Amino acid sequence: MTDAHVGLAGQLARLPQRQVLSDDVYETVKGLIMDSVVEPGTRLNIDALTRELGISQTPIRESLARLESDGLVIKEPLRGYRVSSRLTRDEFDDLFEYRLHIEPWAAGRAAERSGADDLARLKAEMLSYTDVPDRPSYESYRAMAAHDQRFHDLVLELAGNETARLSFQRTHCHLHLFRLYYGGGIATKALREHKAVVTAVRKGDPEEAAAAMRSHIEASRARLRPIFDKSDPS
Amino acid sequence: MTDAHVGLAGQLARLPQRQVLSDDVYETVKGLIMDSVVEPGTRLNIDALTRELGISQTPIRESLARLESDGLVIKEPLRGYRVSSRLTRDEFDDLFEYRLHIEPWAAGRAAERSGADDLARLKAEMLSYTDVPDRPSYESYRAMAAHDQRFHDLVLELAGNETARLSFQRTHCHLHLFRLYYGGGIATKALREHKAVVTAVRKGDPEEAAAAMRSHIEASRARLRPIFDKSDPS
DNA sequence: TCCTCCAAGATCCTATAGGATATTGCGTAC
DNA sequence: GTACGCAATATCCTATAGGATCTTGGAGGA
Repeated sequence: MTDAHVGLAGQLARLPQRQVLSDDVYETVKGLIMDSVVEPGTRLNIDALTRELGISQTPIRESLARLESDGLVIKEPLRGYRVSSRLTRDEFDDLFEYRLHIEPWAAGRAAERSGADDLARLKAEMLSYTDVPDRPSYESYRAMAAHDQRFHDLVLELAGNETARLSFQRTHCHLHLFRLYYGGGIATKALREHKAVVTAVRKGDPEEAAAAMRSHIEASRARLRPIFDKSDPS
Repeated sequence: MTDAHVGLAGQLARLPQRQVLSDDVYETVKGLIMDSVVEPGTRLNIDALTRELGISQTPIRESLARLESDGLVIKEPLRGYRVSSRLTRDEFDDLFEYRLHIEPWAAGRAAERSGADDLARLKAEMLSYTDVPDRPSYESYRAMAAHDQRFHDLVLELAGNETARLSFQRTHCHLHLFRLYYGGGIATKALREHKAVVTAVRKGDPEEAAAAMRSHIEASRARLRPIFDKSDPS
């Protein structure tokens, strides 16, 4: 509401947005964790990071503080930071239970509220990732992961509740799930399920949208759950 | 699960917990914001904070980075930090819509899952704040606010879904609501509504628990909403 | 063989100084 | 009277150095 009057100056000033080292470091370390370059439990040495990145401690400390707030690293006072552990089976179940509670509801809200602009954005997002390569590669996996994250975030945004959206974003669910497993063959199915959600939203049918989203999340859970059954016997 | 085997040494080592300046600063600034000592929009000058608190910049910068991650302050690169604005009417509505979606569900889950230990904890929390003073004071308001926050957090914990609990905590809803309004006369009603939730949880009746929580949140919304109708004409 | 103690090393935490950037006020030109 | 440009100030951002703490390795004694 206040942003509605910023005008041209405000928009130009927003172009460079945030050109601070802290943010670059934040994204860099986040990428390292997401791509499993650093394994869970790895100690993140501040001095080592200053040498490797060629910058001072301050921006690194700020980044790590934010990453801790996100739950991606853990701070042990006077000992240092460690990369937080991967999802346990319990946490995995919790996460999907939470998603099954939030996302179908959000999809239903999106179906009720979406106007022409919103539908256009959905369509654009769907078109942004159409090419499913024959053989799975790391690059295509990352592209699919990014698209999946944007899609689910967009549904939350279209639901029109910023609190719910932020709350969902802060679970960093996609990041945690991507850390879990990196492999091909799931893109095609997920895309088809996404399309079912979009179709329902376009029709403006809340119940169908919610049902489609529920099916998608349950299918996603079923695809990922075997990871635990073969690795974590608890 | 891993913590189950730490033994005495681990527990003793945990006693001092976190004795770092950053955390003290974090709690201090958080308190300043919550108690409306610093108004929304106020610039938080790092240099000034170093002088007032008598410490160096580093812990302050870490605290502010975490507070920004929490959404309590806003960082404007090369300009400084500002205290984020109070809830708008739209954000207020979003927040309560979100709570109405999450908390009754959590109360129902708590009713299904709670064992004797859990019920004892609920009872203890209820007993921790029984005295409603005749005339509302700032102290009693703070006590009631803290109890209210603990109560709702406990319900989320008893629901047995850590993801949902963290996600809910990170809305900082109580903090934002307390910033909104400071006045007496709501404690008695809120306590009575809390008791209704507890009664249903003790009976192990999910639907009654969910209904009681829903009533409580709706009543809470009705108590707070007039603030907007008289101040914010949007 | 095991335990205790001590010292060296590494790491984090804090403090201070210098460079870069944005804001503010004033003077000048139109 | 208004608008533009420039300089001074304040603030943030970065870098480096010193103090405090924890961990690790080995030596001595029971």
